[in-house]
Amino acid sequence: MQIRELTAETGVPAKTIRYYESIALLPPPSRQENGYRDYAPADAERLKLIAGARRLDFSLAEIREILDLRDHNIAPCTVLLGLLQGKATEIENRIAELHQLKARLDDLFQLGKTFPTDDVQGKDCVCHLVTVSEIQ
Amino acid sequence: MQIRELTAETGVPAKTIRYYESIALLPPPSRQENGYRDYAPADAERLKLIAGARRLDFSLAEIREILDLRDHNIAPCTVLLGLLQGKATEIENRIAELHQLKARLDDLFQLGKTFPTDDVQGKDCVCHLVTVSEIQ
DNA sequence: CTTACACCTTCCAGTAACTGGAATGTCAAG
DNA sequence: CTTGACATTCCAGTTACTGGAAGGTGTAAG
Repeated sequence: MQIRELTAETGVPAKTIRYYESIALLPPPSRQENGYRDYAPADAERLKLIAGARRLDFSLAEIREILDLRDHNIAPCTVLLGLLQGKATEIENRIAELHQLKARLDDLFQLGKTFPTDDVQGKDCVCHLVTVSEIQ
Repeated sequence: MQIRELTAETGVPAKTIRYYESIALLPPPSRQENGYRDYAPADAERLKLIAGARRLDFSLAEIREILDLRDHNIAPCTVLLGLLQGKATEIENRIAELHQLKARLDDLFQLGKTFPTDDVQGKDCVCHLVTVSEIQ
């Protein structure tokens, strides 16, 4: 299986696949006579796990932990469940942060509209608001 | 005004202030006789605008645009209002994405709990779910 | 036979926004 | 005189790729 077939099967760009190999997330595949990479089905499985976990916003470091467990024949399920839960909490916090941020942006925008738009030094316009961040 | 006073006034670490100078976001300040940086009040104002905009999640590239306008005596307010609005939309989209992601994580977690936790190859456990990402 | 085109290879460099650390210098206090 | 908290510069590392150059391979058409 050549690299482009792996790309077709997983949606992961060839460049990224080589990168994963370079950081040892994927094992070096065997080579064809012409030197082209030749992947086994197991490589596709491994890459699919990586891609799936990436889609769930896991870092490569976290993914490496999971894979290391599997490589040592330890079932990573328990660990993975914990990671899923932790990640969900993380995302929740991030959402809350972004909600606050959006509220600030909206307030600033509304307030800024009422200000003159020709104040270069920004003492009396939205720039000033940004500067001092009056709105928390 | 020494760098630590600027840090105290703005909350921006000295390291970051020097970094901003190195990428020309801040002008090189004058120096004291001993070579220490000596900041003027205008530098503090500029840095406050940068820090405020960073808190609103603007990139340094966007901030640079705003500052460039100001440096050419063009009032950046109109542009800034547009940026505020654009950023609010961006954040909104990001929130929606994160909501979806969180739903996926929660579903995966619930489903994963019902699975055995000793399946090394992951054919029948949460790992497999992650692999194929059956849950969209 | 040559030429075009789509692949493949390697390696180097760049992105964003800092942060850590080393090596060294300065200043005030005890 | 030494300790400690500052300051300076410069180099390197972080994350997860991505772009591009320079070159090799395989297949099909003209």
